[in-house]
Amino acid sequence: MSIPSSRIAGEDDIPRLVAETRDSGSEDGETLGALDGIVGFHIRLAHNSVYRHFTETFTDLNLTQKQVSVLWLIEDSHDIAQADLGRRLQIDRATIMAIVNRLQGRGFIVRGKSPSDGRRQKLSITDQGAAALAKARIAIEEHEQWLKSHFSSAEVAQLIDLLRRIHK
Amino acid sequence: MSIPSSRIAGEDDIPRLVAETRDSGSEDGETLGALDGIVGFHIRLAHNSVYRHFTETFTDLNLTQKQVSVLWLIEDSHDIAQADLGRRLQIDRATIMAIVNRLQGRGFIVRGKSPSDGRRQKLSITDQGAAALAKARIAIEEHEQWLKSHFSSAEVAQLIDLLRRIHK
DNA sequence: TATTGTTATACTCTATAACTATA
DNA sequence: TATAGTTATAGAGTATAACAATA
Repeated sequence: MSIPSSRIAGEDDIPRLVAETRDSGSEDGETLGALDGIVGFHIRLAHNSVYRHFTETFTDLNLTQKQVSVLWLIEDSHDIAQADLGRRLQIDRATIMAIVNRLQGRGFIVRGKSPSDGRRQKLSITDQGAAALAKARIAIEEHEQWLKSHFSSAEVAQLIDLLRRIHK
Repeated sequence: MSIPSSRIAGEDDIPRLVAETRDSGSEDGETLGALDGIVGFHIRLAHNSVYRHFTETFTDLNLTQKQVSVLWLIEDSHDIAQADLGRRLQIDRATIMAIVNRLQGRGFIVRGKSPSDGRRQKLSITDQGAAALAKARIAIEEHEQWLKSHFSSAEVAQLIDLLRRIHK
């Protein structure tokens, strides 16, 4: 049920991919051609890099980006319902269900009936979940530091502004 | 083996998610709190929006982002090997294998032995694959149009520049 | 009728590990 | 030793469809 830590982020894999793109003397000219002008392509590559670095950073904690986001939001706004999580994080109901199930299975959150609306369930974080989130926030800080190291603070602000226009 | 078109991109799902974030009168304040300041969070959300729009646009073609990228690169540089694809697109060897298998299974590409290096395989696109790619390019154009509609042309250039720094 | 949670199902992507063949 | 391709395995995310309970 939990994520085996041995399967995540082999340290030799990512460096290898990057290094060989640079200095391997093979017949690979590393050209991307017209693909290089596609915005969506760069978003996908950037997301992929961030995903990999995140996974490396979170090897010990065994938490994914989504799981941390969900945990984070549940702590921030107690008794939030699954449907609310889905809307804020733009995740499908069934997907949220799977994520919440995993977090509940690890004892990080608990479900409870909402007294006012029988359909809804109030989600709340456990002590164990809060402890995991506290560690996660530290790891996120480190991860963000790496991410922001590519930019000036003005550029960080602008990048967020540009990205927000896409998903807002 | 092929992708059932009925399972991709229900037209009512994405609009619902977006619409309800805006005007639903529920107790959901749609606040993201401190999460809103995390760069990685915005990259994930933006990527997700792009992914969904791409999937909608490509419902009929039944091609994913990765599959189009691979097809594109194979046509651009004939006889490219799987390992080269992986390096340029920053995709794991095993993952490339799966993608190439799917494309081959649909008759879009063929594998051939490299005469100079017995380990490598030269991948080439078939007529059927070229036809699919031609349609895909048109769909990509439409998709990019949507994506770029959020920005001025100067902003598009800057966004690409910023993203490239992350994945380069 | 609409919303919420739920389960079943299925597919893509990602990655690890181990193997074979070739260089 | 290193690289390329391959297979097996496994888990996360994504989404559709259908259902029950509630509003």
